[in-house]
Amino acid sequence: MPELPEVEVTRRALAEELTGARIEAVVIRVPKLRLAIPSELVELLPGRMLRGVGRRGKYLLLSCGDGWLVIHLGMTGHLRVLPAGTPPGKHDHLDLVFSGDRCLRFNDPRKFGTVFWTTGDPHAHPLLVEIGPEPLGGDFSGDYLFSASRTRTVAVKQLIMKASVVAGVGNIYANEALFISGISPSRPAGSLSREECNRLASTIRTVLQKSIDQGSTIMDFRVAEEPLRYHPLAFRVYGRRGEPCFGCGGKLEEVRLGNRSTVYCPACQR
DNA sequence: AGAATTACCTGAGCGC
DNA sequence: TGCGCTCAGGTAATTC
Repeated sequence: MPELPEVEVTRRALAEELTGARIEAVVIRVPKLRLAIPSELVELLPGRMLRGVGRRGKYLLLSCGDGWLVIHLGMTGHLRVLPAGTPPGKHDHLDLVFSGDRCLRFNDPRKFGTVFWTTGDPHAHPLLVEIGPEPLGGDFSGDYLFSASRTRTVAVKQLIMKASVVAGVGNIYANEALFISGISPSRPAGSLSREECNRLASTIRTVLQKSIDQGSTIMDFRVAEEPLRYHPLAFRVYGRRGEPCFGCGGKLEEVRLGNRSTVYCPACQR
């Protein structure tokens, strides 16, 4: 499942591979994602040059002439750059054919992804405008988290997964950051001390940054034919219910918060 | 306003 | 082998 680090690694690879290339054709095979792929892309995009690739949370922002193609990979979305003419497979919903006989192909089995076109400032688009600070940016800090959580009764894990509070923190990294911070995911957000908010914010930053750094070395999706899967041992708590805590050896437990699987160590996280 | 819930979708894993 | 079931989860929309 693409989390922020994969989206960032994808952004870098896309930028490196396709910046300056011209879109020659657009093929929409399956428009019916959760939000439909607009059919106008077929007329809108050809002839435009990809000027650069940005990111806001988990949204990829492809600067194309005077507008932006915005792509969200959802749960199972995946982008690959393939030689033009590569036969499409199952769930290959969208192709952007670029100059140099390259095809940017969007595949998404569960169709939770999103593709749309916007002109002007993409950050002002209704789907992006309410998003909170970037976790790796200067506006996200312990002080910010402290003030954003004061009146909140919801579990801290749900708070840090809320896009309007901080951008792009998904279930995996919420679990991991809370474990590393030693904070129980069920704690009411407003009960965290300033010191705990500092620790949590700082951990969110480092855990995401580390994953980006590692991903950058192994995720060469320009040649990869298959979506990269997480190594089962890559995480300290996520996916490890019932297994021993790496800190104390005790058994990791699972609760559901906001209908999301939450794994934690009852001894190490308070 | 904040919290809770639902909808969207298919592959994987399971019991039988 | 295959059927039916449950689970996984990001985000928008809806409801309370």
